[in-house]
Amino acid sequence: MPDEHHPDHAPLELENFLPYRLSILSNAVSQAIADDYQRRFDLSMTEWRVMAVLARFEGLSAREVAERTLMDKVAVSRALAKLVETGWVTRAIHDGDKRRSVLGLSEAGWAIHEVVAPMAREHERNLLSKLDDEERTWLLRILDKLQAIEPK
Amino acid sequence: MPDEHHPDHAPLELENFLPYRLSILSNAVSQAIADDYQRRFDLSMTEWRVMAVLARFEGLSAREVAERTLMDKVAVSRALAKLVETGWVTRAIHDGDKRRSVLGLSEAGWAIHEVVAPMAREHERNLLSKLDDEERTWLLRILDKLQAIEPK
DNA sequence: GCGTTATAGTTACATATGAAACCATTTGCA
DNA sequence: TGCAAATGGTTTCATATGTAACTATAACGC
Repeated sequence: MPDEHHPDHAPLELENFLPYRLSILSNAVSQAIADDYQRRFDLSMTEWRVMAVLARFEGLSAREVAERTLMDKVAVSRALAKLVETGWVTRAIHDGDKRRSVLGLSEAGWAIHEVVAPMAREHERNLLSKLDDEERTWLLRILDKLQAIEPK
Repeated sequence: MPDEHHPDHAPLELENFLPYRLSILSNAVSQAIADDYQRRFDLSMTEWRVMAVLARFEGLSAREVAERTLMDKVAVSRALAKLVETGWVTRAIHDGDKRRSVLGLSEAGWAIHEVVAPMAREHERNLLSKLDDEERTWLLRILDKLQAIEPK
């Protein structure tokens, strides 16, 4: 427990309030990356995330994409509509279940992926380069612990 | 540098991609808090942030609120419109500069603050309780370092 | 088999958000 | 002074996002 004990009703110091700090940092980082591929490919963050999971898992359904990206199904549906439209994602109908779609990256989609994935990694590398080895280790460990809980 | 070196073009593993993890964690945390005061007071996150800085700094102008919350001035303008409307924030005109407003919490605003600030702190405490002392120390240190850079 | 319930996905609507245009006032400077 | 440029703040418009309703298909219980 912290030494200096603020009374609970005292004004909150946003700049020292953990949720706020996380939010600012996270937005800055994600936005910096998104700006990059948005400008170059007119690709939104949700769209990119959909492409990223389809690159790893060929043939997912829309619901499975939603699960893997933690986005809701409406967001996925919209992202897919646009991605299929632009021809970066292919969509077929599952044999044996006509409700399900079977999704994957097209040739063109893979080409985009080949550009964007390295960009994203580069941003991550750049961020991690601000930390030393010890700090990197702790950060991952701390994230593991915090995330083990939150997604109740 | 990590041992296992993924080729840059390999599919991104979202669940191990730092910016994505930050974003998921941050959203989960902020949303949990916001849900709380949203439900009880119909107060949005931006509105609460405005109230929080006004609790600390009496008499700020809208622009200064925007600076302190890192929100853009349109968002602040809208939040203020609602907060003044509901009577939780007072707005006067600066003497000597009729463009500036002079903002502060009203009695009612302070009363809300007295309820919400402890709620927020409680959430933060709860989050930090998942970590031990050593981890907490590292976390703060790491956030300091990462934030020193990003807000270019 | 057949009606009920559940599931995959889309559409509609209402609200939130951001960028740019806009007013009013103030500042800088010839 | 007086006029161009800057600043505080609001409004407008276009886009994004979330919730709920809806369509089509499939699964379940009898």
